[in-house]
Amino acid sequence: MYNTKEIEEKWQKYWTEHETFKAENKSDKEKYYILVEFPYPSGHGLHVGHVRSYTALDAMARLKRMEGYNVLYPMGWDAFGAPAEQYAIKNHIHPKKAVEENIKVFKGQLLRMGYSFDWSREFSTTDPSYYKWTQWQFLKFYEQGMAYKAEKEINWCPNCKTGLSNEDAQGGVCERCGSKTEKKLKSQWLLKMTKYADKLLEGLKETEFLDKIKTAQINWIGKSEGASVYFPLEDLDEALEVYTTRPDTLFGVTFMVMSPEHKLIEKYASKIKNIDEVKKYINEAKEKTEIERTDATKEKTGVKLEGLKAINPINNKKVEIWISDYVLANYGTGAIMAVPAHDERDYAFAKKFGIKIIPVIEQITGEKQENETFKNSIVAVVYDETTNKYLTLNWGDLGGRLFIGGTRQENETAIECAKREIEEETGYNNIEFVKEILPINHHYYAYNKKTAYEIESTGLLFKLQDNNKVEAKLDEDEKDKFKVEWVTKEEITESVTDELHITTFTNLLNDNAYTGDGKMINSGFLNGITNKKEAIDKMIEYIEKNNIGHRTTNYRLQDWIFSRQRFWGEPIPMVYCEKCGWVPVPYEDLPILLPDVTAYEPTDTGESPLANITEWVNTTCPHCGSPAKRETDTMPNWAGSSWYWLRYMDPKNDKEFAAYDILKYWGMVDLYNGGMEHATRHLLYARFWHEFLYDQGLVPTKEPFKKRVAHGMILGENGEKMSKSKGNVINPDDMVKTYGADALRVFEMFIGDYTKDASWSEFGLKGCKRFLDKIYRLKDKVTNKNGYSKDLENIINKTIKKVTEDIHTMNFNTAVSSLMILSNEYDKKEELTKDDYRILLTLLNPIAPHITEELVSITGLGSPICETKWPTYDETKMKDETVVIAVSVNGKLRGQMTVPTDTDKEELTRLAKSLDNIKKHIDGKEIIKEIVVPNKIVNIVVK
RNA sequence: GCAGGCGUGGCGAAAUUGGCAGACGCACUAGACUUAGGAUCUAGCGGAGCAAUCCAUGGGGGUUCAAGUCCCUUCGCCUGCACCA
Repeated sequence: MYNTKEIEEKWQKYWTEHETFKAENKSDKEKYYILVEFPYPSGHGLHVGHVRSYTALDAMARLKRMEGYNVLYPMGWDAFGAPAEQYAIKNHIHPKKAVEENIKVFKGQLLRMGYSFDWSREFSTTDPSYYKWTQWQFLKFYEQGMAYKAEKEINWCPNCKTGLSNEDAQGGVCERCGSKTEKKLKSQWLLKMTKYADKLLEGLKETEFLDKIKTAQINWIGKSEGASVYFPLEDLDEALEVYTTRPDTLFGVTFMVMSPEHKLIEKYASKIKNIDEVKKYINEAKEKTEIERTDATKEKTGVKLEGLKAINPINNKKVEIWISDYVLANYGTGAIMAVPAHDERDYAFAKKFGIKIIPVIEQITGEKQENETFKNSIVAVVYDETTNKYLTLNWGDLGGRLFIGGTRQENETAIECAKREIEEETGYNNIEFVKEILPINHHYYAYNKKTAYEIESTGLLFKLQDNNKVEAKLDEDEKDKFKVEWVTKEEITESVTDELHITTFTNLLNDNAYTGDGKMINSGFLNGITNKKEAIDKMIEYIEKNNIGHRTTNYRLQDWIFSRQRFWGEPIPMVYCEKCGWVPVPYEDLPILLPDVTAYEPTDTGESPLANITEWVNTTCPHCGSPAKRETDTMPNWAGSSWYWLRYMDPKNDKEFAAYDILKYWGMVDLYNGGMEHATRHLLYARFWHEFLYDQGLVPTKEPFKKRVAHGMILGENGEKMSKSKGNVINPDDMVKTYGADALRVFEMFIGDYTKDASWSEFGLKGCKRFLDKIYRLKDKVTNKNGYSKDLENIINKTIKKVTEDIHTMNFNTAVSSLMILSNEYDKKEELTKDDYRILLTLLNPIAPHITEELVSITGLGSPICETKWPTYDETKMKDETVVIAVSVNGKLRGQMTVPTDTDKEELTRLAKSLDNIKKHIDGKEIIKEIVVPNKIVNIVVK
């Protein structure tokens, strides 16, 4: 019928020759900057996933241009990184060559898809004219003290033989190769990203990122507010500093834990009596991989430091010190105060090693009342192993099912009290104590005694030994009031309603630390406070006044480890001189080019391959002129992508990375699309980089991106991620060959919700090709007439509205579907006007640009769509003359009627009641209510 | 464990935001045209029933004249973070 290849090539040539998509740096038009993450030009070529996001934003770009915006939709290459390096090593060529080849392939594929990129702005991060400015910006960081070299425990990938940032080693796994990472002490360049933690949080407010992206960033930054507290070491002129978010629990500290890497261990090794045991533990911890160490489900391990004690500055009590790998060296101070009663991890640790647990917060049940009388009491749960049941008292109307409760008498322990009460009320006397849980603060009103009580209730669990019983000793007022019943756990959950009793039961079964709010006890001046924030503030005030600590904020975010021990990256422009130390390369000497060699291998010493290239390494000190050595580490992959959107604005500038007035014209990226996998890495780095440049007055906006959206993945036909090994990879080139670029574009837009994953389906693609064929055939129905066909006016206007809105909101699937509906309408007709046809082609043009232009051209419908305006719709033409009203009785659909639009309520009711099927359902019944929603529904409620 | 999301035919999905569930497409079935069909056209297509009707948006409960949509609860799946003190 038609040759897609010919048509596509024809129009691609047309666009290139006419510079249709060239963005102007000066324009009267309003600007709109659309950015899609630039690809890493791998040897595998374009992925159908690329096609999805590029097509989506291409549709947006084309629409915006037709709406009269000066649209910047650029494309380039993020080409530094390991794969090119590996490939080059294997084939003994320079990675530059490999990159050039791959870019050629990639670009060819993109061109064949007909994307409206402004190719005049293309660049690669590996171009010296680009990375010159990446290096330049690094020097700015250095100048401001934002880049520093430090000996640091870093994530080391033994396979890639390079250090990694925390973001690249999430979960203790190397992002690139999947190997488990190790910790290695190495001297590294770092960027002080922590200094921007608050700005990165604050800046989010100025953006319109998807909520899940914002949340991911917020979590990654991990801001927490709390206090630093100093615990003096006994008999030493030293204090152990800890960070806590719960200074309100300071009175509940029963031990301290240091991470195995803590410096004080080494320092006071001579004081530690069991230092051999301690060292053994430290070595074991070191041996473990990051994954093993941070597995939250594993059992706690640790060693007590004998001979070293800390003093709780709040009450001067001596506290034992342990080391354990559940405390992380790189968060807070690498040491914690442990409050087992109110922290899950400390609780587990204390339980395992038999450390004392002091409760300082009581869970509160019941409502506080006026004039309460205080008493101590117990709730005792007795468990019978043989029947798997629990002992309860069924009080019937007097309080329902309860466990055994009672008031503690003077000089009576909780256990004694419980045993006494159990025997008195049920007669069982051979029971074994199992455990006691943290006390609960309970409030209730006793109607029989007309008294309000506040009680401190201790929950206890006992095990029934045998069924021996003595006679119960009941008070007069208790006789015949309750029945003793053994019931299952399920019955308890259903029938015990008393808040204290059911809470006690749950807590006994769960056996957890209590981390919630409650009433402060055992806490000196904090006693009685029931508000957590108040308790925290009061404690911080106290410790600050007494110089034992201060308010602090902590972040999970760490400084950005910026060194990579690799060849194929931007050289870090620093020189080391024996006399002057680290000296920055002067700006005028940039770029520091990578040497033109083809032989380099990662070294086993952990040094960059560049270290072996002596003629490159040896240089002179820019400061004193003595012999000096270049930094051989290179920048991470993320460096080049941390400012590329700025370069697109002014890509040929050789005086500065981009002229300020041009940056000002383009401003923020209006719409930025990329994968969800970059929500915490690239996006964080890029924002950090940009915010830094803003603070240096080098860019005009605080935040780089206004709106960030994320596309879903295209999965294989089997629903799994496409991969070579699974054999489910779809090559876009093959699809373009068989079905044409337009069909592929339409299908990827139609496949489903743009933000969600979708499985590939070649059948689906065929369907879209059929849709385009149908549109092609429609050309034979076009007459010489102008204007819309009268009977199509309504649907045409509706479709214009729908498609316009759907593309703007990125609901491409429904945009395509509404165009299918429109073309189905056209198909029913014998003839179409020129305008009927042209509007369909125009609306489809952003998604299928080639065939629509071709049809406009061969049907003689005027100038190319890309040179015309986006259509508007006429609301008044969209009104239907008649509307179908659903009629239901008691909410069940019983009939339909077609009435003139905006028929009033009375008329609708009257008409509804006259329908045969409605009569049938309402006759002889009382009408209770008539609900009428004009143009929608009539519902008659009868009895 | 915490946070977020999702759950609708055989499949991909729609549903004007509380108002006729399943638009549109795929697959499938029957038929027409055809030398042929991976082309095109016509009809059908959630389940049960001859039908009237009934049942159906993971399960259970609730609010409402009316629930895929709101609330509670439960199960399942996915994603992110995960011993962050």
